[in-house]
Amino acid sequence: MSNNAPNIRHALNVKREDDFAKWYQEVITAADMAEESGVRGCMVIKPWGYGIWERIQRLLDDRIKEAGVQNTYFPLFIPLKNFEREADHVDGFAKEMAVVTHHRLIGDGKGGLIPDPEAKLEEPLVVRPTSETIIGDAMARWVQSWRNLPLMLNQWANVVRWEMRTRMFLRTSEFLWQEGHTAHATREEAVAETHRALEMYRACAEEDLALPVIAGEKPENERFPGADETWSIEAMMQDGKALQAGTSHYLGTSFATAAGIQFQDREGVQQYAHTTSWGVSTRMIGGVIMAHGDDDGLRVPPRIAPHQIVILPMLRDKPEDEAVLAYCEELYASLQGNALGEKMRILLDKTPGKATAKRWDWVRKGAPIIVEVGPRDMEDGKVAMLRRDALWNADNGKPAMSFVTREEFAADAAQLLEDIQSSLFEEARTRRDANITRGLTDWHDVVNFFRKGGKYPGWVEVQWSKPSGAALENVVERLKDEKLTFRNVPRDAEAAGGVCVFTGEPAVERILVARAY
RNA sequence: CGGGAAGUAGCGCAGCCUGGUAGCGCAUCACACUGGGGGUGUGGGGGUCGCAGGUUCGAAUCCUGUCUUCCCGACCA
Repeated sequence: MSNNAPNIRHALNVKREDDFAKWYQEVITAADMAEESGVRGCMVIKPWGYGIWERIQRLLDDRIKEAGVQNTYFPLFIPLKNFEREADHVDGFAKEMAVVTHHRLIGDGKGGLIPDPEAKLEEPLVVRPTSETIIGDAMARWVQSWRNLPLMLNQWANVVRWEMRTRMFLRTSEFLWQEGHTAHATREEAVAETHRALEMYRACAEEDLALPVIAGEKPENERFPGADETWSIEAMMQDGKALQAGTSHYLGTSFATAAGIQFQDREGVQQYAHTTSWGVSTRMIGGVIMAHGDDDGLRVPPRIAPHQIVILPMLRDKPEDEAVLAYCEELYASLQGNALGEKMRILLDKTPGKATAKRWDWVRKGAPIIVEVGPRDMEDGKVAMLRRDALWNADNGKPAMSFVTREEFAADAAQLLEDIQSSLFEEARTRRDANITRGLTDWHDVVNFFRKGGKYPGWVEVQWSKPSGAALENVVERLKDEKLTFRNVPRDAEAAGGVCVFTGEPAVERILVARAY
């Protein structure tokens, strides 16, 4: 920091480096994405936040359908009994389930309402924390023959998990997600589907959300309750912590056995199906905030931006307003082409208010391109343009406004959006790659690495011997003491060729260690 | 669920200890001035002080309970 560095007046009051958690909350408020609801752990998702979710839904839904998966809808309520059938599964979720026990209220005589004791449900209903068991029931009904397989279903839904500690978008009691559930005749097919879903998530995260991720397999202790294999995509946030942004599970035949998903194979023999499940949630939006946000608010990658270009006419209650508006309408009309493979999403923001004030609202919301048009721009046939991913002029500390002709802007807009999409991705990927440390060979080096400085130093990729059972628990405890977790064994990691940092035994693979959300 | 802190106008906060007309900044509204980029001035509007009890002549303030949020743990597909 030199003394003559220009003083930038940022649009937020909290900087990432000063208080990352507080900054995160302020982005959500300042970008008008969501707010607390008054119900424990539940949030109201406001139009800008929900618009981003709708974009993610749209893009991911296309990818899901492309794979031949069909959308369905299953009930919110699941009979409690369903959870008793798969022991590991219920162990994993029992502590965080919302349960419906009554179906009627009566007055308590003091002006309040209580559940009517007479209206107690014979069998309590659980508000779904995930739908394996109820979709499994349906699959058992729908599958008789190998000809019914594979059966590939998806649903977009809300689920409830009674989390102890919640944070908007990252961990809420109720959240929105999609859950894919598939049944296959063979292990090979089911494992292949598990990998297909994982790869779909990687592509969605990287191409749509501009969120670089590492796809890999979770170690045994991090597996989904009841799963044989759990795979994840892991993203690095700007504080160096990891965020699990999507998971894909190979469930083996245990869920099929519990639900009775059986089929006759070609030889007429009864077999249990091999099932998978995979999901991503509104948590991804938290990942977008923490990967792309800056000290001026959110920066939305163009592909998932509800509005990619916002046009702000500078209206002043003067006679020339009409002409400025007409000039903007013409600009709007000239921007009807495609960008990033879709029709461009343009907003001509005619809401009352000064354009300069509205500009900062859109900066905080993270609209990729903001265009301002005043009477003088109009006279010159130009527009004033701001790129949200390169907001400031480093020389004078002012917004890096560029003035281009209206035609030039219209001609370049699609390319600009593509540039912004890729520059956000590259920026995040460069930061992530610079913060993955490899080559630590001793546990004490790992400990010291994370202890130094107090700030989060990023991730460490180490070699390990992949212990299981009690030996793994021992390793996990050591990690926990340092507030560290295993993230995954990167799919694309180099082969191991050394010793395990935990046990000193010959290493069999490489695994990521990090602090996590 | 354990430890700590907090909840007062849309946002950020003061007032509470020592009970007595509910305040400040930003935002918002009106008017005027201004006009190449977060403008200035003047004047307004908006709060049953999270909720419910209690103490008191009187409660934002004291007491009890409760809900919600944040931080640290535990937990976490």
